[in-house]
Amino acid sequence: MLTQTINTQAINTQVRGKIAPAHPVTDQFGAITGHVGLVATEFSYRKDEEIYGEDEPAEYVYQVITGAVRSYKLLSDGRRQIGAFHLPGDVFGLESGATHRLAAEAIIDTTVRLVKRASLEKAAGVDVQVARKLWAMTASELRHAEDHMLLLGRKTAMERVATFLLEMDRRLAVAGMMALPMCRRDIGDYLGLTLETVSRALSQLHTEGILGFSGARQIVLRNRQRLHNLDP
Amino acid sequence: MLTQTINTQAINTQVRGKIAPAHPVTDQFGAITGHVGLVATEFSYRKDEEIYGEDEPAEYVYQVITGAVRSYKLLSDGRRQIGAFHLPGDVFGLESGATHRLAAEAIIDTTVRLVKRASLEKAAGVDVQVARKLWAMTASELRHAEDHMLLLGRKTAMERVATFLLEMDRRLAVAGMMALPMCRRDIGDYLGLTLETVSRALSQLHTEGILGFSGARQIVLRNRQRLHNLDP
DNA sequence: CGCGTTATTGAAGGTCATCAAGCCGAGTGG
DNA sequence: CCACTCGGCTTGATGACCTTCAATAACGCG
Repeated sequence: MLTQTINTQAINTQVRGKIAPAHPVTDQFGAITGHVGLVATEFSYRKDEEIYGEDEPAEYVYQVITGAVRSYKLLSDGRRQIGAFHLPGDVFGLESGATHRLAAEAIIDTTVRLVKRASLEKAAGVDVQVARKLWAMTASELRHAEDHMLLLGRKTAMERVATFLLEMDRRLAVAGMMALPMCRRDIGDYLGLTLETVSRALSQLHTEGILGFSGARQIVLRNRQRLHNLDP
Repeated sequence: MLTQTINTQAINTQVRGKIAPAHPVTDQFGAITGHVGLVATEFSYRKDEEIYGEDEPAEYVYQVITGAVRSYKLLSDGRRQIGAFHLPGDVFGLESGATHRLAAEAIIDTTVRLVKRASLEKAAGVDVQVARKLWAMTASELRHAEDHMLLLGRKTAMERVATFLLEMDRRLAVAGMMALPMCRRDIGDYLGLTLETVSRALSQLHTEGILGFSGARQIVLRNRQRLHNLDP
C-alpha cells in the first residue's frame, strides 16, 4: 500500500515545485507544480522496490529526481515487457483513467517527487494550460510507444540494440559516456530479446569498435554514425 | 494535399454531430461535436487511398463512419508496422503535437467524419470537458499501444493471432461472425509476423475446430474459451 | 579479498521467415 | 455459361535468426 509506505518512509519535505529540475527547459512537472502551486512530496525507493502495481488505483503522479524506473507488463507465465525506462526529469504514472496500466519498479535506488493525481485533475479543471500539459505528456508517451511498436514488431536484434543505445545516449549521456542503470535482462525485456542476445549484440559492437566499455554498464559510443547506419 | 482532395471529392455535407454514431454509448466524437457544436464534414476514401502521411501536419481529426483504416509506420527499406486498425465509430488522427506520428490509409472504401483540429483545440480552451475528453482519447490509444507492445515483444505467433481474433471479435463481430476488412499481410504487419505465419496459425485454429471460415475473411469463433486459453 | 550477482561466450535447437508452388474466389469477357 | 485472369490465400521445404541451456568470466559490493 503506497499510503502506508509514505507514512513510514516519506522524507516529509513539502516543496512547491521549486526543486531544481533535471531538464530545466523541458521540465514537464515543474511547469505544472510551479504554475499552479501544487504541493509535491519527495519519496525514495530502494533498488527493485515496487512503486505501484499493474491495475492499481492511480493515486499519484511521479517525477524521477534521481535514479531510474522501469514500467512493465507481465504475462501470466512471467514473460515481461518493459514499456519504458524513466530517468531523472521524466514524469511517470500519469493516467487519464482510474488505474495504472503498467507496474513500476525502481531499477536502482531512486528518489521521486510526487503529487496527488486528484490535485492535478483539479488544477486541470481550473487552468486550461494545465489540462493541455497533461494531454501533451500522455501524447508524448504515446509517441514513444508507437516508435517502440515499430522496433518490437519489425527490427532485428542488432537494430533494436542500436536504437536502444542511441536513445540512452540522447537521454543520459554525460561527457560522452553513459552509465546504464539497468541490467542486461531489463534491456532484453525492453527490446523483446533475451539478455544473451543483447549481450552478443553489444559484444559485436564492441569488437567492431563502435562502442567502448568501462565496466558492463559504462558505455562510450565511439562512432555514432555507424550506429545510426545500423538503425534503419 | 488534403485540402485539395476535399475540394474535389467532399460530399459537402455539413453536419452538427447528429449522425448516428456506430457506438452510441461510447461515441468519442459525437460527444464533442454535439456538445460544442463543431462543424463536421463527411468525406470518403477509396480502398488503399492515403488519408494522411507520416509527419504530415495534423490539420484534421477523423472518425470512421463506414469502412476501415490502418495506421502505420514504415522503415526505410519498406518494413511496416501497423499500430492500429480503426473501425466504425473509432476516432483517429488526433494529435497533441503538430504532426501525425503514423500514416493512415483506407483498408477498404471508407467514409469518415472530420473536424478541424484547430476548432477542437479552441473548444478545449473554452470547455474543460472537451479538453478532458481529448486527453482521454489519447490515453485510450496509449493503453492499446502498451498492450500491443506486450504482444509484439513477448507473445508467440499463435498467441498473437489468438489475441488478434479476440480483439476483432470484440470490435466487429455481428451475429457471432466477423467480416475482416484487412488482408493477411495487414494482419501480419499488425502482429509483427509474416502473412504466411498468420495463415498457418489460422489454418491450425481451423483444423482444431476453434474457428470456422466462410471465405478467408469471414470468420466465426466456435470456441472462445479455447482461444482465451491460447492468449496468456 | 572473497563471494554472489551479473555478464559473456559457446553449442544446440526451435520458431518463424523466406522462397516457391499451387489453390481459391471474384470479377471479366468471349 | 464457362474459361480466363489476377490478387489473395494456403501449403510445403528450407534455413536463418534468435532462444535455450550451459559453463566460464568479470564485476562490484561487503
